[in-house]
Amino acid sequence: MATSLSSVIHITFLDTKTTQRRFITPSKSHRKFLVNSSKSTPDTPLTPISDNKKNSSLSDQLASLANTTLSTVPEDQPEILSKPNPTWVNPTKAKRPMLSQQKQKRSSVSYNPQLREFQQFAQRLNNCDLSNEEEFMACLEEIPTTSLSRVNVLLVLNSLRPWQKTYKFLNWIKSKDLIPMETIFYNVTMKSLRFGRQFGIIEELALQMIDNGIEMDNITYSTIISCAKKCNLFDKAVHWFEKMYKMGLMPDEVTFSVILDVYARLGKVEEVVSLFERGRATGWKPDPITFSVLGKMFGEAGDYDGIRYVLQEMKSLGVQPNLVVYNTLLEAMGKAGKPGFARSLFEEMVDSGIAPNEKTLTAVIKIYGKARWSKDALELWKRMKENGWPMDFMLYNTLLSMCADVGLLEEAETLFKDMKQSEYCKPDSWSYTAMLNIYGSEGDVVKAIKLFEEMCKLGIELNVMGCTCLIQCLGKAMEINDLVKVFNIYVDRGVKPDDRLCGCLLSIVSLSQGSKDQEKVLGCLQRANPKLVAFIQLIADEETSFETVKEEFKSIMSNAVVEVRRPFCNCLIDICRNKDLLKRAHELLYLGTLYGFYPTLHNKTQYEWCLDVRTLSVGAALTALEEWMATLAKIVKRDEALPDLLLAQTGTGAHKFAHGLNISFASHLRKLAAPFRQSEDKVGCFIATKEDLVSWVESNSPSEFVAT
DNA sequence: CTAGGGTTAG
Repeated sequence: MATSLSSVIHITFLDTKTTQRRFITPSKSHRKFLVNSSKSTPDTPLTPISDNKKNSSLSDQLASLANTTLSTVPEDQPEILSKPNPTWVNPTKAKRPMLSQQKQKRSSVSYNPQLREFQQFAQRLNNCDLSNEEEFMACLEEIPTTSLSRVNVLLVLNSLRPWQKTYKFLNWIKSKDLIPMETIFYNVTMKSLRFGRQFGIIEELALQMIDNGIEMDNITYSTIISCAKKCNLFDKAVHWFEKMYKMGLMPDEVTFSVILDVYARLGKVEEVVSLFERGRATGWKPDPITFSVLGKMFGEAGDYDGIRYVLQEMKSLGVQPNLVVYNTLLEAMGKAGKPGFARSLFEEMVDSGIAPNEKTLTAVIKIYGKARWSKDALELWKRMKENGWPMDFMLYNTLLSMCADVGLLEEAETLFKDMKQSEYCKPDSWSYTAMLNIYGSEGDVVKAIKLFEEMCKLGIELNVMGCTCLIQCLGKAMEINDLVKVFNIYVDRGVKPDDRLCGCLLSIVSLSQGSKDQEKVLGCLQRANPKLVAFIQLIADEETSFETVKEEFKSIMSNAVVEVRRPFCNCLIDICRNKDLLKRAHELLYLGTLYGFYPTLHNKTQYEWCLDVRTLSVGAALTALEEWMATLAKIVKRDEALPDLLLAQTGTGAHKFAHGLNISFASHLRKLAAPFRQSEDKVGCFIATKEDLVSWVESNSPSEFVAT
């Protein structure tokens, strides 16, 4: 009797509710995924923090599962669902298997030397011009029909490419009716079609098989499903998986891992884990490929607990990770932001005797670069050279990007020179972008411009990130005429400015306050994001009401990607302060806080309140300080509770944007005559006691700087 | 690509 997928999934969820799960359950990671899965995009609606709801609840996720897989309860309902109370499942009862323990065996096809005749025939067909239909058909008629057998047909089907030829040959065999059609003929043809991403034709063939009573086996289904996946037709993939159960066929481990990957790519972590655990509960021992699928999924979700779950499961089942599994898990560790665990996993891999390949090293170098671990990155680089570990183009570029991330100027220049001299790893737009990034952050205008000219001369593709690096470099050096020139070349060449580039221009607008240059930069910004320029004009007009500002602010920020929202807000505050529009600056800080751009600005414990301005621009930090002092003054005056210690943190200025923040902050503290003093053992930390604060309030009239 | 599944860049 057929087991439907619907019932299988249903049972799985009942299991999780009614029985102890016997196998390690990453329920924590589920929850974490639900939080992480609400990745913000430019489309993310902007909601004030107070009524910020969870983007995706568990029931929402389960609802989608119900809609996709529970909707089709078949006529032959398994007994468990026909019982009056189907919500109870006896945990000790043997579980209904949901996948076959045995991988489908292939029929052995022996390729004998007597097949030379057909090899030559296939060769001739392959030499035919694809666009010349008649030539191909004429060639087909020359087939040596006397010795036509299934083995010969298979040989030809396997040798033909591209897919059009395989497909034509299958149809021809079928139409000639010389030999009974077999499953394997379809399977081989489908594989060829999958290379050409021809899902439509594959589906047509599948329906044909059903019509003609040709058995579809696990190889057929896994090919269909993986083709749908390759074509991003995930609904089709799920459809054929369900169909398989309905047809009474149990998936084997290959088909099962394919469908797990389908759900994983849809971000349906719950479903993947449920299917996986259900399979595990019926005695299935997953292989490394399945673990690789799970590892990638948890990496995409940034779910460290999930990755650890994969490692634990492998260990407890005695499955030794292979090279691909390690590569996937290392990549996943990077995405989950765990450089330390990535490092130990990498060492574990090398210790276990598996030699890293290009992908391994690319993943690890990238992680070290992003974590700014220059020591580890350099050490690994040295080991790569000593051990003669393989290098490829992507690894070269990743090393360059790493140099940009950790600030290794000379190493990058050597590497770049090596690439230019190499035969197969010539620098491309990625390599040039990395170099622009380095010169940009070094502030080396001359070298950056020289590189840009070289790119133009060599016809290297220009991209928006390179543009941003150049603009940042020229902006910091206040080379505004060159900046405008470079910007226009990029845009004229079809590069579309993105939010980061706009943020970069916006910060230069704030830096060029009061000079003629500001108009020039605004001109660039006008071309990139006219709404942003209109907003600057709006807030600069003192007549504009707060309500109008709020509305436009919301619209601007909703249209911007999440990563730039705080920088945008910082720059806008700076612009206002430069124009002496203090009230507006406070309004913008208020709005930024309201929409959650400054979640860590205030940290309170019973003993200590801390104002952390480390991610704020100078203007925003000063505005936040004023706001805080006014609030504290109010609290003192109202005689409300205060902690013993008050802290303000600006950081050390090690971050490239935070230069001078602590100096400006200290000077503003003096201007306000605020009672904070620089901490002796912590740079960038300002301290005041409750007593300091109270006596300061009593001897001052702080209302004079309270802007709102 | 010798009938099916997994891994590399802001």
